[in-house]
Amino acid sequence: MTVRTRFAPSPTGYMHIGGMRTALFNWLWARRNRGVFILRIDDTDQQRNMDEALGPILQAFRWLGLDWDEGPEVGGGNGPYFQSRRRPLYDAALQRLLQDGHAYRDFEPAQETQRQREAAEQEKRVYVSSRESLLLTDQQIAQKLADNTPCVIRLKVPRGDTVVINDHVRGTVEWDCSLMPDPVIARSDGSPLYNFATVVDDAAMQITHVIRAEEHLSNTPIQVLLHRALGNDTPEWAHIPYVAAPGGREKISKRKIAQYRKNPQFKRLFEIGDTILTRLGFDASADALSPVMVAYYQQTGFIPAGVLNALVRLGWSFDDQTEILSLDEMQQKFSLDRVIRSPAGLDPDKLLSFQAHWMSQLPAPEKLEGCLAMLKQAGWINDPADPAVRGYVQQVMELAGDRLRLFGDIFQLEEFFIADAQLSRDEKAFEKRVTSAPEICGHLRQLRTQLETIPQFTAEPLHDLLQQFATSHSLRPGDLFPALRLCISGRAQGADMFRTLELLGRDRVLHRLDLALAGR
RNA sequence: GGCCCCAUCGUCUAGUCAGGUCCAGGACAUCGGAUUUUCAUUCCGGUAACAGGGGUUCGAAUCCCCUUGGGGUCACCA
Repeated sequence: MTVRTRFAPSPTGYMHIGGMRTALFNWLWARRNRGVFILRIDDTDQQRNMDEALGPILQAFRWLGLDWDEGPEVGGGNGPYFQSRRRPLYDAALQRLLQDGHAYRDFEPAQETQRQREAAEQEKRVYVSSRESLLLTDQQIAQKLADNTPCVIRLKVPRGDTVVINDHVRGTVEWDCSLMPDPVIARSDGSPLYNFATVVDDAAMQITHVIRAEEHLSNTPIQVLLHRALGNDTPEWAHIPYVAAPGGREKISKRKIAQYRKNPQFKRLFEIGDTILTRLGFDASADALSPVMVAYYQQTGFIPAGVLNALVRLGWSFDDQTEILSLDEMQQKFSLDRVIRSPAGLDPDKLLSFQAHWMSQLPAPEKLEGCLAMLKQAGWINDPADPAVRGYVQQVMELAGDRLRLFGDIFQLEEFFIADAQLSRDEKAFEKRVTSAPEICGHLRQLRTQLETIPQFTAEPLHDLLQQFATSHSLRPGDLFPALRLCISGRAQGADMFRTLELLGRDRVLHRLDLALAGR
């Protein structure tokens, strides 16, 4: 039997990192089994602008390279793939349930139900539905319907039963039906509720494996009951642990972003976002661009392989050694029975380390395009197609080497892109090594005249010149070099200084030296 | 509170189903050292965990029970 999995987001306008991990596991399981992966949009509650709400979700999938076999834009034989357009299917299923006596119209006012629920809670007794509407005769029901008395439709839970599932990750889990209230499956306006629509769709789309986060575990007995009532085969279940916030066990949530900013482990990502996103002209404080959302990683210049690698290792491992996995390797190695049961905190440090690894594996041309796009967006370059610009950026990139973990890291090399006078400066270090070191300043002035006349302004001769200069003036390189670097780049350390000088070129170097020695 | 789930280094995890080869392995982070004018990289090395208590057993991280702790969920949301 063909494996068919689905990911069913509700279109909220952003793609949650935890949801992405769930989607990845679904995708992986389908691919691993040469099955089908379906994207279905769970928009049973009323919709606003669908393009705006769905766009970021599809974009996240595309960015990470996860395709879908059926769903929005690609269609498929089990459409439509928007629940808002599947109403006739739900209506029909509802009629069957009503006719078979598996569901009933509940005319009890919501306040009354609420009252009973609270009363039960106060008396510390299990609340189950009163089912008073079940006592109504057909004639009374007809009358109420004719009077337009509002009613919801509830599933009639078989109270003597037990629901047992064999979950791929949790093993056997069971629930006693006598403890369950009858769940509402359709609102008083006739529209279906999540639990119901999901079951109808999962059956219609022949989903074989429902892989979702653990928070849905408590929905499972209702869905199993619904499948039974509808006469469906129940799919197999795999409730994977949810993704927790760094260092904790709490489900990562967009509502807690303010608190995450203070989280010592999470802070790093926020700081990266603050500098890079601001440079790009985004509002770095926007929820949609926080590290809780996939868009953050795309916009700051993470590469898909790094993010994917970090996500797949959250709650899953192949063995006791394998850490680095390409999407291709994941496809071959993923299995549900190696998914762990306890929640896994997103680990920013490890994510960054995966990121660094995959960046180092990225072919130079792709790396260049990534940096070019960043620089263009920030307005640091004008024409990314200009061969001279490309050549220059290429050299800066090579000089940066593995300091470049994200494309956004290119902004740390601002000395190559920012006008001399606008360069920011590490004032503390500058003060210590230049301003309050008059003899070094004197040396730098002498050095300046030599730099002015050196025939070839390239790394090799510059290296020789500087070494010689240091020796002949009995200066320690450790005193001279950082001072020089501070003058030309604003910082005391960085990539190879001689190459930096060469790339900057004589004019800029001299000009910056002048500015620095003049006190600004 | 009811129901359900979970519990190994700071973090992500291997080992748990089929008890011994585990005085617990790997990775990230961290600390030391080597290389590097600096920073980064790379390479070596170190610190660091079975929540607690009872059983069962010749033997328990692994099986059972209890306690504690953490979490999820309890809508005419998804």
